[in-house]
Amino acid sequence: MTQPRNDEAADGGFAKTYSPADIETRRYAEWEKAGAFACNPDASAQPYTIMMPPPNVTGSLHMGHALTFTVQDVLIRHWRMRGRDALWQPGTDHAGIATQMVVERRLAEQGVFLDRGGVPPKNANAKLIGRAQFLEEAWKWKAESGGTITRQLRRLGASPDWARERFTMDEGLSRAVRRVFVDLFRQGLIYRDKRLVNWDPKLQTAVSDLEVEQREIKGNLWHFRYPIEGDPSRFIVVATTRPETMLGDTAVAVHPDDSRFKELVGKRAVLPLVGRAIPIVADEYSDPEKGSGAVKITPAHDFNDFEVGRRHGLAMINVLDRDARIAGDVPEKYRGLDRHEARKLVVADIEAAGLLEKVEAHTHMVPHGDRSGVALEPWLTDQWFCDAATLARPAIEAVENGHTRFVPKHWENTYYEWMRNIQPWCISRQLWWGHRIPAWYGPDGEVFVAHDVQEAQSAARSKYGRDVELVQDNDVLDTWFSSALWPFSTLGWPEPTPELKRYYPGDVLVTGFDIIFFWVARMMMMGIHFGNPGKPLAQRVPFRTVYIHALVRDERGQKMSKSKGNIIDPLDIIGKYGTDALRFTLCALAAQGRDIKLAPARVEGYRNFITKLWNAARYARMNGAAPVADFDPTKVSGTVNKWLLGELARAAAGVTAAIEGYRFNEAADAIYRFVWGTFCDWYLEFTKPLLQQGSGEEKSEVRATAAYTIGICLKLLHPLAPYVTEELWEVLGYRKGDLPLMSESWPVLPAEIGNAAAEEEMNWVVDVITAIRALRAEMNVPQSAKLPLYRRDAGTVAQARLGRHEGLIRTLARVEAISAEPVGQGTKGAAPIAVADATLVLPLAGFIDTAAESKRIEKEIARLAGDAEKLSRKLANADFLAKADPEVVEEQRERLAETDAARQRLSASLRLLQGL
RNA sequence: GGGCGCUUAGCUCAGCGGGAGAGCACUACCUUGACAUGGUAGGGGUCGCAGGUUCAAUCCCUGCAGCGCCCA
Repeated sequence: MTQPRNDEAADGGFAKTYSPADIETRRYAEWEKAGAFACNPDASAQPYTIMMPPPNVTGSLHMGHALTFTVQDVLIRHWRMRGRDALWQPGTDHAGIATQMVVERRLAEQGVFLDRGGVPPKNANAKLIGRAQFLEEAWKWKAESGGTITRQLRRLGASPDWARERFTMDEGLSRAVRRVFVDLFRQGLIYRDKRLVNWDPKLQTAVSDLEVEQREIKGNLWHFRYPIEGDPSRFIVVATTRPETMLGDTAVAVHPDDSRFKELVGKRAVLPLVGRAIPIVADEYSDPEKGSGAVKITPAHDFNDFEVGRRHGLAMINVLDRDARIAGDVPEKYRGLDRHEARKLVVADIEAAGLLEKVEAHTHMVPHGDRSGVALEPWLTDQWFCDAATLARPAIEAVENGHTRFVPKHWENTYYEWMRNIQPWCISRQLWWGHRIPAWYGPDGEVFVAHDVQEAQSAARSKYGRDVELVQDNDVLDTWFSSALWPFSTLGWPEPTPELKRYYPGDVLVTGFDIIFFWVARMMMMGIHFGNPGKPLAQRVPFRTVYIHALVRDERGQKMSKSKGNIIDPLDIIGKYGTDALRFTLCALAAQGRDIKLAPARVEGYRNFITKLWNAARYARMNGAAPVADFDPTKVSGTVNKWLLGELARAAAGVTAAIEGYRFNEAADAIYRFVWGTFCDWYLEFTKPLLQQGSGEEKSEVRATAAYTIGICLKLLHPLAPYVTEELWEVLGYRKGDLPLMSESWPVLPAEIGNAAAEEEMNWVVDVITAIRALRAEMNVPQSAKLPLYRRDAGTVAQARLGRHEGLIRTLARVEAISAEPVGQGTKGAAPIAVADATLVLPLAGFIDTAAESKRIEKEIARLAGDAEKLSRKLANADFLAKADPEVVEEQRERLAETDAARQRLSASLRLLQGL
């Protein structure tokens, strides 16, 4: 299996730095070829399921994807290693609007346009095509370009079960869509209705409330005088931001308590330019503080006005067509003008008629289509609606009862808020790309909803008593309608497949808070209704946990966007620093409840960590560390080894608990600290003297311990940084047969590992070395100068420790020998260091500046005195002694004793130094 | 206007009822046989403000201020 690589013997077959580019493609291909990502429906293991929220088929990988898929991959790799039968279900959704836009644009470049009614193309040579031909083009595009995002997911190292990849318009998933539509229709939960919808005049379709973006627009507030019927000398002044819609006004509303208009209520106004008499009604919707206090009511073109119209039984006059041009029952001169031209003309005509009271500059929110970017029109059309409120009820209950829980928990509020105020869901779209609505109309307009045309025809036959020609509804369903079925449609529903039985409900859904409404809410509704009929609610929910992660922003906290030009492309980052560095960075920054501010410098920092690991492994191998098959970490005898293994066990437990709790930053932090801060900074340094001068047994125990530790670290780090760990796993000889690291089991360390005494001892050694180094640095002792180290009034514990670790203290602190302080000499120019149970003395005559050194010691004494005072005060407090935990009291006592002892030793040393 | 969150070192952020932490940046020294994508040491914080609870508050509670996001 091992392939020849750079074989400079001096560095053990390792390059000095890890080169991700060389390794990632090869490793990924190996995994995929080995079938390592596949779930195993026949296994006896407990399943672990993540339904990948399918990315948009037109999409390409952005930083948000990188985060969400990294998190999912960390979870799936972790639980796979924990022995669960892991299914990460991948796929893409057909993205109705986005795909239609992409394909339309491509066709338009060749002068081809869709024949969908509306404004004909200006280009005289334009070729018009119909639905069938368009769909052919769209599928062609999908075949060519629809795989971009899944290819990019592979670069990210994602390990979903690719063999089970699905697309929302696959035959099976389409069958599920038709089945759900028919069932809900028959249950009365889907119906056809004429209501106001958000109409996108550019895309020529209705869009959902969630696809509406409110943008602040600088406009005007026009004040128009509407004459009072029968008294042309009197006017009521209305203020509007949308003059052109006045052609469809059917009332003027004033607030019922507004005394200015009291006696006008019940009278009628004459609509200028049109001549229609419209009632003046009292309605609390009108805000006396805003504009003129009177507001024109256009029920067919405004959501609020629609409600007012409903309350007062007003007519709804539609004055716009599908292109947002003026149409219908309006004066001839305005007909056919687009809404912007119409606005200018209406204002001009009102002014000419002397009815323009005033114009004020006014900034307000205008709804725009998030895809098309144009202002949307509330427009009255026939659409299909889903009774979301009914479906939401059990979905709310499922979260209230804890069958599905949110992490972090506070997102439940957002979910409730949305679900409890949910509006009828407009599910029809006036597009060609998508699931065509399975409804057929008879000659009299009677609708037959059926799984297919044959079924519709047979229903029609029983109604009409003969065969009639049926016409299928032209609309398609909202993409989210099919995405909502993803947790079960991908498993073969409505067939009772073994997969459905085994993998539904899923364990966790991972997504960003911005799509709680899109994904979570809709999957919950549909999952509960269809996913596991007849079972208790706890088994009908599509997933048991919803993990909501942060948004990735730029380093200044701005949302990344093309227009701001602040996009950090994950593929660029991967190219520069490697996939592992990017993944590790995203995990390290993924603290719950906070957005991620990403800067390339952060990635660079964590790339350095990957390099550090690489070099530690390289060094270990150069020193003969190799995995020992029967190594028992509870049986080591060396104190350093005991200490290291104890720290390792702690790190392993930390990483495990962090991933279980979705605290990915803590997992990253725990492994980072251990590898760099403990293993590299201390253990590898501690053991250098042992490897050079130790006994054969000492050497082999160090080698075995190091190899064992690296092996555990590779496993712990694998979910976060899969490539470098997989590479090292094989190169260092951990691999058994053909089994890749990703298929290995998660490390569980024996409870007896490590040792409190070893820990205390090594921490003491660390203190000694650090103190000597600090003193040397402060006194500007050259690196090359080797000094003796004397012990003064050392207790037996300290003496024993110094004896055991003399070699490594000498190496790491650069001292040449450790001995008792010679009597009667060296007091002058000798710098004392207080550690537990001893004063150590560094003879710095020649380097030392007595005044400076006195100052240093005095400063240290003062610091200790401050600490001691605080502790004494606390311990003198009767309430503290009576009420605090006895362990806490004891701990404070010990600290005070240590502090006092150190202070006394330093004071004594200071007197010696000053020759007192 | 309603809701949620945030405010800790120059920056980005952990932490959390009992000794203020990390990474980056900064300063000084160091190419010592793993690693300069490195090592060693160092400077730097009234933990937003004001009250309260408590033996003890950066941490819990209340109010205020500022910032951000979502919804209207």
